[in-house]
Amino acid sequence: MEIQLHIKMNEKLFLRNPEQSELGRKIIFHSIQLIHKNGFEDFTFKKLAKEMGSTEAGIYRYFENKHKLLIYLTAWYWSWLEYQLNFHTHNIDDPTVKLKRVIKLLASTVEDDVRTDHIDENTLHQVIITEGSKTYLTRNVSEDNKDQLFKPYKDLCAIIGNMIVECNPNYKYPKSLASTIIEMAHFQNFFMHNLPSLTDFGVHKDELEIISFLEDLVFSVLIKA
Amino acid sequence: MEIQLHIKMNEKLFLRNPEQSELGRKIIFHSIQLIHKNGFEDFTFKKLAKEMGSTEAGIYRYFENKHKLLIYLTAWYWSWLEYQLNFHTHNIDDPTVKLKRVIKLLASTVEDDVRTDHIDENTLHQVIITEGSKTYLTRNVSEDNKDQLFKPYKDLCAIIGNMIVECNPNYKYPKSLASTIIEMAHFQNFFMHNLPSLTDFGVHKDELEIISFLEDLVFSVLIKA
DNA sequence: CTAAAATGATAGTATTACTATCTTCTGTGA
DNA sequence: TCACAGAAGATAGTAATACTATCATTTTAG
Repeated sequence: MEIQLHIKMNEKLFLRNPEQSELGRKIIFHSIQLIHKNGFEDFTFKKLAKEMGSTEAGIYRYFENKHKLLIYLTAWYWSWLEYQLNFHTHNIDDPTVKLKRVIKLLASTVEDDVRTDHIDENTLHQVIITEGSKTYLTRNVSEDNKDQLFKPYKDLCAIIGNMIVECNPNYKYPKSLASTIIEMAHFQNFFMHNLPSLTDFGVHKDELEIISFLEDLVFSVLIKA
Repeated sequence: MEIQLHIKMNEKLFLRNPEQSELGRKIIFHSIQLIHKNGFEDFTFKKLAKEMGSTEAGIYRYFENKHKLLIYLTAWYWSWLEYQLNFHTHNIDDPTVKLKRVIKLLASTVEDDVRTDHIDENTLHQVIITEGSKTYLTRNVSEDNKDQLFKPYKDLCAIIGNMIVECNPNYKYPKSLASTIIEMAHFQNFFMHNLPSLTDFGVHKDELEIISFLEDLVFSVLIKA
């Protein structure tokens, strides 16, 4: 039995749907690899075309520009993560346990999802850690936000916020705590590997320590409130 | 009595010291304004030169490229903030009070420091909120880090980390908590203004609420530990 | 089998990110 | 006071980036 996982993406993210053609799927696959290899600043559609054995113009038929492509990848990632989250917290009633699963999911190395053959989730995860916040730290946030481009991120944040409320209805900042968990799961990972003195994880470089840090943070606040 | 404040910057940040000439100081002043106005992605040395009534080549004599200039501005900002922090926590013994001052300093709108006439600290603060993390979220982090370009940021983080240890020597993650406070003071501000559903501050858009959120977070963790 | 759609190949433009060179200005110290 | 060094201005040039346009060829869907 072969199961394919398909995530429906906001149409404003692309000019032509990359999931629906071989070329489109190659764009997704190779862009993840190239951005991971050389960083988003160095990444161009010309280099991507060369890597893929295709042409620059061909890529422009799918994506308006590289920033939209990055938002696409990020949106896909958060949607996929929401799916994973639903799966892993399914049938769990205790909100504390659910929240622990979420933290683990956010802060752990991802394993490749075999149901998506044009996306290497592990590499994508690493790309999102380094490049994810560049999607919204721009002059166009508001416009892009109006086009709902950040919906998957906001949805995930809302879900986590709701779990926090379930854990403790008296806590006053569930949404901010949720966005803090998400961002810090990534930033502490980036710091651990690249600027270790900004963390307490420089010695072992172990993701489990990030999970412990976040769990301690979240549950201290929620128990106290 | 006129007092000037001067911050000695790492020499690897520039080719010619911008603080030591009128042109250099104009570069600093106008780059802050331009980056604030149109964002770092849209910012070029050509546009900056036009804005200043100078030439592109002239700016290249001071800074290798716009990324180095951004790191310069960011490093200056963190150095200045460390100075402010020392000033505001001077003669205070209670580490809890000190930590509260730090949080307030990080999360509040800055007022212009009249002792630095070529830098508008309030605008610079807003620039750092949006563009600050782009200094290190690149392929060159490690190299730039070796050149000590992030020293002011790391120093500030270490100081805050030490205050955390003073508050509670048993807490296991002082450095990560410090970097979390710093980053979240900025991110929650950015979210509040641009993606308010990621925060609990969308209604009043009031920095005081961010301060309350961070204080609650920090002291819950530290009391419990 | 045919028409439409997708892709490939190629070319072209404005802007970006620089480097180089030559001239002019400006301040200092002999 | 003059000369000379260093800073700044003016101008030009190059390779790469970020696109757009056009036309031929291949694929595919009815």
